[in-house]
Parts: sequence; structure tokens; C-alpha cells
Amino acid sequence: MDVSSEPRTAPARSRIETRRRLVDSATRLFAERGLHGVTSHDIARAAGVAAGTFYLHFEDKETLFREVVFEAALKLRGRMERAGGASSEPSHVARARAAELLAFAEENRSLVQILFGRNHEAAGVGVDVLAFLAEEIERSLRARGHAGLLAKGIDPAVAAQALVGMRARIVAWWAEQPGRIPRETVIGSLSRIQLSGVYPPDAAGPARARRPLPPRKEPRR
Amino acid sequence: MDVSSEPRTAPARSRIETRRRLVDSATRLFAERGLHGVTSHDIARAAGVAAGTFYLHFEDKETLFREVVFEAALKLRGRMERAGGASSEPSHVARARAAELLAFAEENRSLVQILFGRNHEAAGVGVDVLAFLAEEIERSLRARGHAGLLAKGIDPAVAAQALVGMRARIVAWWAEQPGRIPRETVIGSLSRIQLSGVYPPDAAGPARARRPLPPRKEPRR
Amino acid sequence: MDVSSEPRTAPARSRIETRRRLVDSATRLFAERGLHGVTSHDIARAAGVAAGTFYLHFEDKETLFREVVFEAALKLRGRMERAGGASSEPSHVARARAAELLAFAEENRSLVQILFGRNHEAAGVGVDVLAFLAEEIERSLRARGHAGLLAKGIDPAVAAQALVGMRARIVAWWAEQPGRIPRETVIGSLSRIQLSGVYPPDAAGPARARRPLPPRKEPRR
Amino acid sequence: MDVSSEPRTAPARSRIETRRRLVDSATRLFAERGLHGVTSHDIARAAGVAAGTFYLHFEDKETLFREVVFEAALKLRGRMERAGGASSEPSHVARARAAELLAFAEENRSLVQILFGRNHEAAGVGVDVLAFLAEEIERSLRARGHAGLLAKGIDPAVAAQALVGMRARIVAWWAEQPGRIPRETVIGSLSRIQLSGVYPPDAAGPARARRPLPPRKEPRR
DNA sequence: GATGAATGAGGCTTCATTCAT
DNA sequence: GATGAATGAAGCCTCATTCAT
Repeated sequence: MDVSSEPRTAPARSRIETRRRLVDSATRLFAERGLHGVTSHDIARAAGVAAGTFYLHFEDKETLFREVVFEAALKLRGRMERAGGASSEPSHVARARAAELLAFAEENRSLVQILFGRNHEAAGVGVDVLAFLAEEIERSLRARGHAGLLAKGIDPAVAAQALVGMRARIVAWWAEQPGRIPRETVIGSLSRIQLSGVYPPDAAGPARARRPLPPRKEPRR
Repeated sequence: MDVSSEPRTAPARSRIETRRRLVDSATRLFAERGLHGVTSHDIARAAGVAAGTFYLHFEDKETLFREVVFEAALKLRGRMERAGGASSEPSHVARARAAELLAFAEENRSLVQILFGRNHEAAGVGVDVLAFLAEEIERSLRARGHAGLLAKGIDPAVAAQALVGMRARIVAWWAEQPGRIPRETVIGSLSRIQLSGVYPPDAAGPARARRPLPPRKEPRR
Repeated sequence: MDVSSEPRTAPARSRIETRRRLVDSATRLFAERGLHGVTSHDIARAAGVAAGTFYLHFEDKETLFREVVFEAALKLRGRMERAGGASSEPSHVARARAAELLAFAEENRSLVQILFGRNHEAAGVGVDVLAFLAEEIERSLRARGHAGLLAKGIDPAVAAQALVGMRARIVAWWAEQPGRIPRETVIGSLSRIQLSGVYPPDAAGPARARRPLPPRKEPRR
Repeated sequence: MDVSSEPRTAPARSRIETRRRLVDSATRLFAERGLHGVTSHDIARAAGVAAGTFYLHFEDKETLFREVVFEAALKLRGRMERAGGASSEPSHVARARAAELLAFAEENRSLVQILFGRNHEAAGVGVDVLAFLAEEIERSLRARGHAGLLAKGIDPAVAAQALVGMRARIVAWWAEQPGRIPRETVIGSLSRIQLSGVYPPDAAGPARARRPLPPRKEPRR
């Protein structure tokens, strides 16, 4: 996936290095203070380059912000997809995804804050990260639906938005203070909700338990 | 909405009227363009008053923003609490809450956009709406938990964050284009997920293993 | 021609006064240093106002420049038209116009420098002053032509450009150092050239003197 | 164009070639957008060299601009001098010069635009083209004057400025849209004005009162 | 000589806020 | 209380120029 081979010339290498420093500084600063709390000078200074250098690498501040956000969203989406792919057992998938989500959050606290946290403002730049992530989930749910693996009465689009909202909030909240609740508790709760909602089986009421459920596939006679 | 009875004097009425116009204009503009996309002049102009008048009514732009956000959050929280209060039957509560959420969104599209939408910037000025709304939900879930009405293995704090994230996202998405999906579909899907997760009852797997699950694949006969 | 009556309110009066100060400062500075040699801050400072005040009155620096240039061109054009209007005797008209031109230059050295002098750059802002002034001259010459008062073989458009170029250069040159040549010498030379070219009558050669000129209108027989 | 014979070594040839490419690109760009509308990067890019290379050949942007302008002015002046030199018959000289002027304009539209056109900014960097060209004309007129070949009442300095202004404007105007008027019309009109002014011979009035003028209006018979 | 990334001063413009009327 | 002109700090961005390779 890393297409670019090593650039030959020294200037080109230096350019890439500078760019990387700018992206890194920007990521950190955006996470801390939000898009509007950071100036292009701040980013340049944090990267140890002159103010003008910023504009050799990025059209403007918002372009860089979009880049950071988009890269992060892609990265996360890739990991989530892969995490779920191994098994088709819902409980496994749900748990694996929840675990992956937290792992991502732990490894990329800055990115998580930018994507979902306070100050995210991502949408304000024209990229709606949640919508972007929801697309993929919706596709996947729709496929499940066709395979009869989605609960009756649940619309894939709505569920996708619900799932993405749930995950975004959880991860932002968790990344703020990873210590406040054991990681395992979050993973367990999150996958449990996804699997069977928040109520205990017998309390869920008419929507599930009133009438005994018929067998999913009636044997042909 | 409450404290002030009718003011006696004409000037006082006019003052209140001016203030109301400013708040209304600001709400609409914030919803459309976000905190940073709106200037105090814009708000004053939209309200039909002079630039300086703004500062006779509000400390500064962010204070007004915070006020709008906080009022909206309070209003929404109040409605959600009341909506659930009538019944203790989970399926009723879940559906009533979902319905109330969409009703609120329909009646207050601007507020929903400010609270949860693409230009959402409340956290940037110190109001964390999701955290605020989650508090109440967590309290309620905790109470349920003590009454044995929360599924085993679900942490109230985590579930509260999950629910608030889910609702916020759904409502923001829905408010963007209310026409794209029937209201009833959203309500049904949302309450269904909350009640029993996204998977069909017998596919949920070991996580819900109260009653022994039948083998996933029935042997052919 | 001064449409605007006195503005009623004090702020409005003050606004106009500020604007006038900005225009005056700008005119002087543009004349001295050209459009690109002057910043909006320079103009504001010279006018004794804050930097931002500039933008309360003008879209940007170039808009103000255009305004100054356009006003000046209009003023000059008006004076030139009026100066020639009194008589239909060519020698009188030519002399009156030349005199008016120098009078304008003396009274408005700054404007002349902006319009025609070094640093004029007017065209660079999208206003071509010379073209603008030539329009009027061309119209007038064309009228003359129809009345048989333009020399044969002279195209009105070409002559208009020639006249405007001549006048612009003379006036710019003269305004640089009004003392170097007596005013009367300039007026005399300029009108003389316009009337009969630079050569003495008998030296003008075939274009005029080869063949004796026939009487302009042959008496009918 | 002159001093350097063919350089011996390949590097030297390449260096000269690079320089030429820069000058050519700069000339074209300056003509199109003016000194301030062109960056040193623009010029380098158009010449197909790196940004730094520019400064191996020219002190700075304005030096190059001055060089282009000065070369052009010299070239034009040379051609004008030579064009007039062949004859002493005023009508021939005037016509030859006008023709040469247009020929120069046709062959060097970019240069004409830089020297006299809308984005003319030479004076701003210390080359006053018109003054430079006027010098020569003034010398020539002064010589004529001593030989009695200048009309009475015409000051050589004034006439020189007038001529240079006239020619500059004509040529700038013509170069903008060479098609708008036949070349011959321009030449004819221009030389005619120079020879005998814009008025028809008998309308010129007292200023040319060698021979007593007939009454302007002939009494009816 | 050529390269091209980097520099950083400097100009442009916005806008939250003030204050005299 | 309302007005609206004025303020000026602050951010954005450009571009002439340098210099290590």
C-alpha cells in the first residue's frame, strides 16, 4: 500500500521530510486546539520551518486539515473493515471491531480527537467524517440484510448512522481519559449493545419476546 | 420561556424584543454557517439592529453561542426525560424516546444542526453537549441497572455514551434531509437497535446465551 | 452637479469627512509613489485613521485607485470640453484647450501625475485613461469631419489617439517641472502643432503645398 | 544581438541560451501582465528553468525589466532615426517615420506593450522611455529649427514631447488591436497631422496667417 | 551552472469590540 | 437603549531572494 518508493534526490527527500513534520505538527495542534485554534504560523513553528514553507506544501490551512482528517478516516475505516473480516459469527465480529476501535484510539489519540472529539469541526471543512465512515458500514449492513443477518425492521442506513455515531462517541469519550474505565468493559459493553441492545433479554418487551419467534426458515413440506 | 412575566414598560418590552430577535437570527445563522462562519455584524444585521446593539445584550459572540447551545440542550434533555417517563416497559420507552427525538428535530432543525450537525462547534466554546446529555442517560441507566433492567455485561457509563452518540448522529443525519427516509423507519430502527441490537434474535450468538441456542445450521433432513 | 446635500446626522458627516481624508491622502501618495508603492496602511496612516477604517470606505486599494483615477479623468474631460465650447474658430479652440490643459495641470499636479505621469499604472487597474479621454475627442473630431472641418486624409480615431497622447505627454512633462519652460511657450507650441503641424508652411511639402489648393467650395455655375 | 560572436564552449553556449530564454519569457509575460503581474518564478517556469537560475543571470526582477525596456527603447530609437535619415523632405520623413513606427509595432507587439501599453510601468523602475525617446527628437528638431525648418512659434522641447506622446499613444493603441484600422490609414493620418495639423488648410485660422485668410464665411451673392 | 526547497518580511484583509453621539 | 463609525490586533498568504546540494 505504500506506493512511493524512496525518492532519489536529496531535495526531494528533504521536501518529504518537511511535509511530514508539518503534517505531524498540524495533527497534534489540531487535536489540542481545533482548526480555528491553530494558525498556519503555529504549525510551521511547531514543525521548525518558516511561515512561508507551509504554503509550499499545502494550499492553505483547511486543505491540510482536510488531508489530516481524510487520511485518518481512511486509516480507521481500513482497520475496522479488516477487523471484522475474519469471522462471520456476529458476536466475534462485533467484539473484534470494538477492540479494534479502542486499539486505534489508543494508538492515535490525536487523530481520534480530531475526527470525533471536542473541537473536531471536521464537517465545517466540508468533509463529514461520520458520513464517510457510515457509507462503508451501510454497505456491509445491506449485505448482511440480504443474507438475512440483519434484524427485521432495521433499516441499514439508519443502523449505519447509529453504529457510527455510537462508535464515534465512545471512542472520543474513551480517548479523553482512557483510564476511567477498563478497556475490557468498553469492548464488552459496546459489542453487547450491538448484539442485543441495552435491555436484558426478557425485558426487551414485545418487539422481541412477546410472541415466540418462529424458526427462521420453515422446512418445506 | 418561563421566568419573565410580561414586562410592564414599553422600553423593557422593546429591549426583550430586540434580544429575542438577536437570538433568533443567531440561531439560524449558527445553524447555517457555524460559530466561526458568522460575525457579530451578521447577527446584528439579520436582526435589524446596529452592530453595537449586539453588545448591549450579550457579552460577546461566544457567550451568545453558548447560551443558544445550552438552552437547546436543556430543552432536548427535558423532552427526552418526559418522553420516557410515562411507561416502564422498555419497548414503549425506547420508541417514545426515538419519536420524541425526531419530533424535536423536526421542530428545531436549526438547533439540531447547531447541537449535532456538521458545523457543530459547541465543545470549542466549552459546552460539551454530548457529555451533558449523557449524564442524564447514565443516571437513568444506572437506576435501571439496580432494578435489574439493564442487560448483564453492559456498563451504564459506556451505554450512556453509546446511546447519546447514536441519537446525536441519527438526528443530525435525519435533520440534514428529513425526506430521505420515512420518519417511522427511523423510529422503528432506532428503538429496535436499542432494544435488541442489530442482529436477528438467533444470530446474535453466545453473547445472548440465556437459553441454549439451537445449532446455527440445522442438519438437513 | 453636486447632488448630495449636507447629510443630517453627525456620524454621516464624520464618515464623509473620513472618506475625503482617505481619498486626499491616497491621491497624494499615489502621485508620489504609484499604486504599488503605497499600502493601504500608508493611506490610512496619512489620513490619520486606523488600518481597518480604510476597508470601511473602500473595497480595496485598487478600487480606491480606480476611483481617484476615474474622478480625475472625468474632471479633466469636463474642463476640456467646456474650454473648447465657447468658439468654433479652430485657432481659438486649440489655444483655449491647451491653456485649460495647463491650468488643470497646475491646479492638480497630483492628479496629473497619477493620470499621465511616471508611475501612472492606471491601465494596470483596468482603467485606460487615455482611451477614455480619446473617446470624447474622437466624437468631437468626427463631428468636425462631417462639417468639413477636419483635414482630408485624417482619420478621426487616429487623430483622437494622437491628440490625447500628445496632451498627456505634454502635461506630464510640464507638471514635473513647471518652471522649465514658460507656460505661454507650451500653450503656443501645442496649439500651433495642432493647427498646422510642426513644419513651416512652405516646407510642409507635397502633402499640402505641391498643388495650389482649390477653393473649398466651388461656386456653382 | 551584436557584441558576442559565437561562444566557443558548449557550457557558454548553454548559458547564453538559458539567458535568452529567460529574456524572451520575461518579455512576453511583462507585455501580458506588467512588471507587478509577473513573478520571478513565473519567468523561470516559462523559460523552463529552476527558480534559482533566474538569479544566476539577473540581479533581480526589476533589473531584467529595465534591461528589456532599455533594449527595446534603443532598438526603436535606432529604427526611427534611420527611417528619417534618408531624405530631408518633411513629408517623406514624416511618412517614413510613421511607417517605421508601425512596422516596429507589428514586429514587436510585446515590446510595444511594455514600452507604451496598458501595463506600462517602466518609469516606476527608473527608465523613463518617453523622456529617453524625446531627447533624440528634441535634438533633431532643434537642428531643423536652426535650419529654418521648424514652424515659427514652436518650441523644440515642447514639440519633441508632443511628438513622442503622440507616437507612443498611437502605437500602443494600434498594437492592442492591429486589425481595427488599416495600417495605411494610421500612417497617413499620423504624418498628415505632423505635417499640417488636424484642421483643413484654410480653416486653421490666424495661427498660420502667412497668406491673408479669406473671410471665413463668404457673403452670399 | 543549475536546482528547487526554504526563508521571512511585508502586504492585505477581517472582525470582535468600543464609544461618542 | 440604540447607533454605526472607528479601532487595531491578528491571521492569511505571496514572492523576491538565498543557499546547500
